[in-house]
Amino acid sequence: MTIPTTRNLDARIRKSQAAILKAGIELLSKNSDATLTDIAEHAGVGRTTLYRLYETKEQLIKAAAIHCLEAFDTATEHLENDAKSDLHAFHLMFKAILPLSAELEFLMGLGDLAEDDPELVAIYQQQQNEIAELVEYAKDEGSLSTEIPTLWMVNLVEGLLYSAWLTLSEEKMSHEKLADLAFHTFCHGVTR
Amino acid sequence: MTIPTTRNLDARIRKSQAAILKAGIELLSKNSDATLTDIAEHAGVGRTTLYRLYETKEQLIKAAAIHCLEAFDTATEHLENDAKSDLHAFHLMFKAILPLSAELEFLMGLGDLAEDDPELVAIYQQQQNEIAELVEYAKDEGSLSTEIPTLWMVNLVEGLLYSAWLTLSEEKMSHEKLADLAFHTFCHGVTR
DNA sequence: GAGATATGATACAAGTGTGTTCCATAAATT
DNA sequence: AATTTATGGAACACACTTGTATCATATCTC
Repeated sequence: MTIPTTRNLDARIRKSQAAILKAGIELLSKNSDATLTDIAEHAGVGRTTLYRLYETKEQLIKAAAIHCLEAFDTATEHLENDAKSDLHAFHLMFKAILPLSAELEFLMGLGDLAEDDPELVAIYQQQQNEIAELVEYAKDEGSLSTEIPTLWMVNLVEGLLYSAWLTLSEEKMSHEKLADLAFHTFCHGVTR
Repeated sequence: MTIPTTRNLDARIRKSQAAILKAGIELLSKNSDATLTDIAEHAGVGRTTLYRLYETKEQLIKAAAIHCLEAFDTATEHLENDAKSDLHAFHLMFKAILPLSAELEFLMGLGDLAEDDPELVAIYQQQQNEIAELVEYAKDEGSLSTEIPTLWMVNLVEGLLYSAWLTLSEEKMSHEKLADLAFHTFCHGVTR
C-alpha cells in the first residue's frame, strides 16, 4: 500500500485528505498533543484511513504546516504587482494574511514541532527572505529607515501578526481594522 | 509525605527545587513534550525526587510558569517610580523584560498548556491589566494616540516582545539594542 | 555525633497513544 | 453492470510515560 501523493485521482482520497487536514489544523491549534483518534473522529474519518494517508503523526503535522505556509504564499502572491508603493505592499500583506486566522493560529502555536524539519524550515526561511527583500527595496526607495536592521523589521512583521492574532482571539475585531492597525503601527508607531 | 510548600527549610529541598525548575524551563522551552525523566536527568536529580516535590507534570509546568511570571513582575516592579515620563516607562519595561530570555522563551512557547489553568490565566490577565493602565495613563497625558484601541497597544507590547525574542534567537543582538528597537518601533514605527 | 529527613535506585502497575493487519463493505472508476 | 479501490471497524502488539512503593544511603539539622 503506497501513500497517495499530492494530487490523486480518486475522489474519496481527496475528500478524506481535505477533511483530515482541516481537522488536524483545528485540533492541533488548540491542543498541540491532540490524539490521532481525536483528529480522525473530528474529521469524520476512520483512524485507519488517516494512517493510510499519512504515515505518521509527524507527517500529518508537516503536511498541515506546509498547507498553511502555502496558503500564505498564494495569499501574498500578487503582492508586488498590486502594490501602489513599496509601503503599500506591507499593508496589502497584512490584509492578505490576517483573514487566514486558522492557518495563522496553527503556525503560531506550532513552536518546536516544526523547527526540526529541514523542509519546513526551508519554506519558512524563504518567506522570511521575501519579506526581507521587500524591506530592502523599501529602504532603497527611502520609505523605510536605513538605520533599523532589516532583520528586526522582518521579525517585526511577524510580531505584528502575532499581536493581531492575539487581538483577534480576545476581541472580535475585523481583519480589515487589524490590518490597518498593524500597518499603521508598522509605519508610525502608536504615539500621538 | 507532604509536598513542601514555597519556602522550606531543608537545604536539600531548596536545591532540588531550583535545579528542577531550571531544567524544566530549559527543556520544556525547546520540547514541549519533554519527559519527566529527561527533566530529572537534566536537573541532576532522581525522578523520585521530582515526584516528591511536584505532584504531577502539570504542577511542574504550572510552577515553572508562575516562576517566570513572577520574574517578570519583580523585574518591572519599580517601573512607575523610575520612569521619567509615561513613555519612558515602556522603554524601561522592554529593558527589564528582554534580559529574561529563558523565562520569555518558556512563556512564549507555553501556548495551550497554560490557558486552561485559572490561576495562571489570572496572573497573566493582571499583568496585561497593568500594561493597559500604563497605556491609558499615557493616553491621558497625550503621549499615546487616543484613536488606537488600548487592547491593540497592550497586545502590541507582547508582539514586540515576540519580535525581540525572535531576533534574539537568530542573531546575537544585545538586550539593550533590542529594547531600544522595540521602544522606538512602539513610538514611531520603522518608516523613514 | 545522633537523630531526623531527603535522596535515588529499583521495581512495579496502569494507562495511553502509536502503528499494523485483516476483512467485509461501500464507493469510486471503467 | 463489473471491477477496482478506498473505507472503517476490530483486534492486536509495542513502546513509552506517568505515578507509586520500598529501602538502603547520603545529607542536613540540632
